[in-house]
Amino acid sequence: MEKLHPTYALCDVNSFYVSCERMFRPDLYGKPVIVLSNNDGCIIALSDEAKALGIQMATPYFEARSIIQKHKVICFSSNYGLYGDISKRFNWILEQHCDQVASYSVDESFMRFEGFDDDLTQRAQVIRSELWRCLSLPVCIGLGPTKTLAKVANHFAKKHKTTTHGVVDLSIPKVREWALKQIAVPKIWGIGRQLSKKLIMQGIHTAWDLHNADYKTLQRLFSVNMERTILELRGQPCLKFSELPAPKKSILNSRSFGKPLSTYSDLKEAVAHHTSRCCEKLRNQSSLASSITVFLYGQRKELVYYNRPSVTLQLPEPTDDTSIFLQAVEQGLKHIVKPGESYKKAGIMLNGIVDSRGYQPDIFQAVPQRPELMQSLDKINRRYGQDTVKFGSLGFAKNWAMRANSCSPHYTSRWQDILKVS
DNA sequence: TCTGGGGTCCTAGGACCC
DNA sequence: TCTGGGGTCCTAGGACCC
Repeated sequence: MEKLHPTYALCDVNSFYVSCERMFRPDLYGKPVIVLSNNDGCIIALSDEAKALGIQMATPYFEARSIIQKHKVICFSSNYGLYGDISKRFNWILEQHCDQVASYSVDESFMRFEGFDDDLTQRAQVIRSELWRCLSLPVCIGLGPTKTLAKVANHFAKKHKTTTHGVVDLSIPKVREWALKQIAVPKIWGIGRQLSKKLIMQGIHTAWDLHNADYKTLQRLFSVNMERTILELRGQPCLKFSELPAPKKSILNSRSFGKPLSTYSDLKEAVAHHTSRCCEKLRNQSSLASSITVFLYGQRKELVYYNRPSVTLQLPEPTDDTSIFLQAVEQGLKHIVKPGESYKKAGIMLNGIVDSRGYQPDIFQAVPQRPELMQSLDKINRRYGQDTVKFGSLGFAKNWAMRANSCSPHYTSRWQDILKVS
């Protein structure tokens, strides 16, 4: 195997949500801390101390409650506003150290080093210490000639944090072979549980086996994605690196309710809220949508079965006007709500998304659009906070609001929550 | 009793067209 | 009785990611 240039890096924040909470609460270092999902349902982030107690990722809160209480584990409801804000700052720092950054998720970003001839392992160490110094974020960095190999490298950097000092480079052939032999197929990026089962039936157990497999055969047996993964493991880049996030092709907003709901007015208020959020996202990316889906989740029956009614409404023309969608949603909801049924979750999805710039409306079908009104609405709400001005149908009862019993202050986005030093 | 939310891409199959 | 071949578009569903 030849030595390849480590063009890509994956930088991932350890226990991101917990690290964000600790940033403003240094007293939490060394203590077990967890962060819960929306509605305080599942555990979605754990500090090392919490992991050491045997608590596992994605466990429902109630299942871990006794161990949490026994060991005085500190719990937070999720504060996505805060995490999103820290995520931006994280990317700003990365941008200072490479030629391109592509944010992959809130807590991890790919970097590209085109034409960097210096020792990238050393550079990665500089990035780590700077993130710690400026944002007190602990990170691990994986380097490799492809994104998939950078992902594998990151996995090792995290697993052997102390011996690797949080940085692993898989462009070195011997290290690559050693690492790929230890990675079981389900751990490879893009290979989940279902595909793993089938690969194992083919006698492919490790990333090294997959690396050596015949990619044409596996392309036929699986899909082009499998072929790409194999080539990426061999050091041949097949995945795009894009700095600018592409506009979304579908926009979704949904929430479980804090308690089951059965009245039409409560459900209407909830879906109106989701509609409003979806339309904001739509206008934010300068798009129009031509169809909207309303869906509900009923109560679970007979352990597994969910009643999941939904309805999709086509508009005569794409729009980004919240009021047009609100009217459609109200019509649609009437068709799917059954009297006497109770529901635990509702959501809205927008589809048929097109770019609003350069869109030619149909002069015969024209839907009345009010771009100035929408622009003013967004401007006011961006400046003074979400829903400062809103449509009446969003209501005020908020019976659908989710549980969030232990949310931390909005340190970075609300004046009254700014940290005070006394 | 209590189990999140928001996306992407790919494929298969049906409808339809010439 | 005999019944082509190729293409496009749309949708549903599956698998994956964090």
